[in-house]
Amino acid sequence: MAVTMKDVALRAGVSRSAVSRTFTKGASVSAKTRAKVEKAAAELGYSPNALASSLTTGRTKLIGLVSNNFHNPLFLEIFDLFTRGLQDRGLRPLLVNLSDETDPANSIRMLRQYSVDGVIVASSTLPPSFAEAFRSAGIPVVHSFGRYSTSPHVHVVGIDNVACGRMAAEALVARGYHRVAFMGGPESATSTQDRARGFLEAMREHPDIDVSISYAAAYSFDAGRAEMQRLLKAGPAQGYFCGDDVLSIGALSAIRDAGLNVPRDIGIIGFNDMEMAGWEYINLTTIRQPLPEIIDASIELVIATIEHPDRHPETRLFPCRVIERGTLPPLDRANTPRLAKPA
Amino acid sequence: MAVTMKDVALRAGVSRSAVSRTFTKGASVSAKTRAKVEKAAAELGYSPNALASSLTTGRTKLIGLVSNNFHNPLFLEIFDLFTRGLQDRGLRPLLVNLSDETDPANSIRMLRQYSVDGVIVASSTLPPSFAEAFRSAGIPVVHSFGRYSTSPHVHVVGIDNVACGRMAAEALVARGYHRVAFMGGPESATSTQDRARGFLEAMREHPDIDVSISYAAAYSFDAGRAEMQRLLKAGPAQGYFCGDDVLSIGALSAIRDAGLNVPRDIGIIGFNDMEMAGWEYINLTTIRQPLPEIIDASIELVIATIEHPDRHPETRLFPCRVIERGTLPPLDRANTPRLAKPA
DNA sequence: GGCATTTTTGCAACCGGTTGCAAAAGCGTC
DNA sequence: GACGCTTTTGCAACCGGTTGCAAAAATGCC
Repeated sequence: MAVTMKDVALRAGVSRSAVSRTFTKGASVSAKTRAKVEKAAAELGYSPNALASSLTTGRTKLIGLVSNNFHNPLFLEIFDLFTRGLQDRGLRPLLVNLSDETDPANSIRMLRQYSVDGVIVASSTLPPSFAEAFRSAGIPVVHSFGRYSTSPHVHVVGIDNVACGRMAAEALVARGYHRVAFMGGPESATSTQDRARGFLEAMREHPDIDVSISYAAAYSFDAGRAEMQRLLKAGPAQGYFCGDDVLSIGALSAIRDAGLNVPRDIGIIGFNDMEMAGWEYINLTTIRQPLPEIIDASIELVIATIEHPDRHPETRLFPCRVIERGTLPPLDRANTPRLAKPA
Repeated sequence: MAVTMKDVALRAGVSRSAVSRTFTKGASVSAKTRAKVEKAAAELGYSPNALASSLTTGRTKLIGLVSNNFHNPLFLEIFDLFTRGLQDRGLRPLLVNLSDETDPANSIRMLRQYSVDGVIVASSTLPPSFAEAFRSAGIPVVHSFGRYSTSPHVHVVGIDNVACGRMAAEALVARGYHRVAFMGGPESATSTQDRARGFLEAMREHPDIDVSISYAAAYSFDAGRAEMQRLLKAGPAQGYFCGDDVLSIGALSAIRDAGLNVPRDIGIIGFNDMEMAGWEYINLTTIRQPLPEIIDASIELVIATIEHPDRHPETRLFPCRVIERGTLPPLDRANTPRLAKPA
């Protein structure tokens, strides 16, 4: 069915090696034979079989892209950037959806069977051990959006969640609130743990401010809404740091339903700055992760590791920044107001 | 580096064929040798190279998943369903992002080089010719969310957009509006054309109702918002059918910014019922496409075509239905109210 | 033109599997 | 134990490429 090297060689009147060489850049072919081969190839509509060549070269140009986040709209942006970035570098993403409870070992075996050159694990909720399993299997891997570790066993690219927690705390402090809170995602997510830690750390410098923490059941709208409804009943804080934009939007929904105004009655700062956060309709003050940089670095790092497999595990963290929008009161720099403590 | 069949054969004291056979179901191996091989394989951590075997079997179990919609949150749900559905059937999605203006011919060549068993084109905006190019290249293909055609050259799975346009029209008529409009996505998208057609067709039966049509520049929040702002200035209709949920949310944002109330002043019915549409915060009345069914059918169809390449091109359309929420006035079935015409 | 040197070319072996075929082994029966 | 039949096994060729090596062709120089 498909046209192979042999057909082209026959038609061009050269050996199969010659055909192989005209399609391998840097190989030694005379201009004359190259022309003959290219003509024959064009006439037959030949294009080399990447899989067959991978057998001898040991490279498939396949990159496993593993994620368990198929419900957070941010990940559509992430997939967009990853697929484009990989394509631009001549690599092909083999997508693995870990969202149902498929055995992780399964996907590792699968990706090995397909001889992927490397793997990118894109998730802030998977444990470090998951990415490490690839490394033990001898597959170059980088964990994007993973947790920073001082003795990493695996490349990590992402952000400093502790610093972000601090940053959020400071944004709330700057509003003069005397009662603030962190509303995290599931407590088991490392990203949530770190943000909580940074938040508390920063608040320790403001002992006069009341701090509390609670966790939503998932990084989802419903979970955020439910958790905020619970908080509203219990008596809410003045300013919330929500561990994710979707969570924030859920919280906003609960707050408005309760007849309260954001940011007048309650202020919210979210996390991620997904596209939707910028919609005028939502207009969420939030903390932006520099996705393009993180993803570019992830790809570069996995490529570098493919080339030098013994490269030391490395952590690359990118700075985040607050995006001021409408869910926190405007910041008057000349005069950071301090709300009066209640009587 | 990697452990191959030969290593296992050596260790188990059998031939390479024996190893191959124990990993090929339905092959003839005695229980005794199978046990020996499995033991050796386990000890060495062997798993067969899928790519090498594809050379002789002609099957890679790779499915090209091609899309150009990496900005509409609906597609995250779609990718989730596709990847899970493919994985469940032992197939692997090779993701292709067509969103930048990469030459389509390029991705066809690429997918051929990787010998994908089949291709699924998931897009409502790509022209039919794109999917057809795969078919001419001899690659089984189905176009999901594609346009229905009476003489299809390619399998299409999706919805009847004309019928949906009609359905939306009827939903607006039922509210007793005397001035309605369709606000589509880009006029070049076949889905928009069809929805517009169905909408107009249905409205032809209500000559007393004013109908107008306009198009947003893209299927995006900003485009929907901008277009609605324009309409508001020009004097808006009472009820709008927006060709997509994201567009609808953009429109909602413009309407609220103008100080108007939905659904009291203006009613909106969207399209797609993406997850977000159900958020209380948004609460969009919309038309739901049965995504799981469409995606299941797409996968089944591509598998069937791989098995019988000469299968006739087929169209499978699934019924949509209106999801009543808060952006159209409630429907009082006993007494469909008819607003008084203006003086 | 002759010679040494460089470039190009084809042969053949290999990558990691599968599979048709014939020989070998196993089995049941007399 | 011999016989016929079925099952299991290994050999060898093949899938579609790549690549080291030595022979062949081209090139440069005198």
